[in-house]
Amino acid sequence: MRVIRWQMANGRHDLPWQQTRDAYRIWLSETMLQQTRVQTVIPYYARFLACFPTLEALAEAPLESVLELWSGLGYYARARNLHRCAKTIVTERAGKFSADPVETAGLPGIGRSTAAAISVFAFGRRAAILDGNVKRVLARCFGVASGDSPAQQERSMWALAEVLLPENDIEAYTQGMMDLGATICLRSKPVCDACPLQPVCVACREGRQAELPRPTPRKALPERTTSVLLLSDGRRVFLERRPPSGIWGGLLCLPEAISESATSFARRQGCRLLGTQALPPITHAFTHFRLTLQVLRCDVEVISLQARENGCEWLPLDDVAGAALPTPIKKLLLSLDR
DNA sequence: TAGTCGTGGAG
DNA sequence: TCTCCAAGACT
Repeated sequence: MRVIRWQMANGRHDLPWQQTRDAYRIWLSETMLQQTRVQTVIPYYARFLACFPTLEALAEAPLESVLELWSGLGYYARARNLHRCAKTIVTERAGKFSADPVETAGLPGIGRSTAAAISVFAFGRRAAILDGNVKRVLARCFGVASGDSPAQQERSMWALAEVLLPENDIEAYTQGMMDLGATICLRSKPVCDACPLQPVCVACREGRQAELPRPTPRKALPERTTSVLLLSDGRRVFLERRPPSGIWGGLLCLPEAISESATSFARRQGCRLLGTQALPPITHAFTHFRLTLQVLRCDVEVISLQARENGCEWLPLDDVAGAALPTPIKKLLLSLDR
């Protein structure tokens, strides 16, 4: 097969999660790589494995430690699901991943494609993945009807992915389809001259690379604004745990000041307010909205240190770098003038 | 079915 | 500076 030969000769072989059959490592890499670029994942993957080298180590860890290692990587539900999944496998499946993708899919954070990738790379099972790379390759190579609904296209491509599976060398084939999408069949300016599928590719033959796959129409990004308080005594900063679902779920964050005054809030936390200063607003772009954070810095004197209740804590400023904070908040706190 | 969920690199 | 979107899953 063209893809297999091409992968063996020209594909990627030295990514940190290759050259192993350890299902734990493969699962971790696949999870980190969801909607995330390889170059972004590499340092996170290394740090994570150094801290949690085995499934058991992950299952026994507090969620907080997992979120600390995930801080900055985004899509934090992945970290919560990863942790939940590790516990589930240890308690209900004797600490082992199944080789069968049907059994693996449905575990927290593991969908059809991720389950298939684990089965292929850890167990050599024949199973079809369908990630962004494979979708782009299939859409172009077979000219998947751009007139169909997105759901119909999805069904078509899953069917194609299943039918195309080779009898042998499933690992090289699967890796090859991803490598093609990542290095040859690029979204813009694909390198068709270097592609092993060029002789059979519909898009290349008809010059339709630019229209396949069809980009999904997007709406204008909504704007949101919120105000937060930065209480600090010069040594520590006051943080609140965000609810488990929703944006930045489970992370620590600056408390939102909805209607309460800074003076009142500070007093409720056992502080005396010494002075306030409005910091320059922070703008942060998410996939589906744009956020403006208005930060009111509050210099306080801590009168009585309240017991940690409902997820609140005073974080030493020296510990900011390793804390489970969203990126814009971490950057703000690291840049703070004490 | 259509939103929701992060971040940073590329163009 | 701005748009686009990447090794998807969940609700």
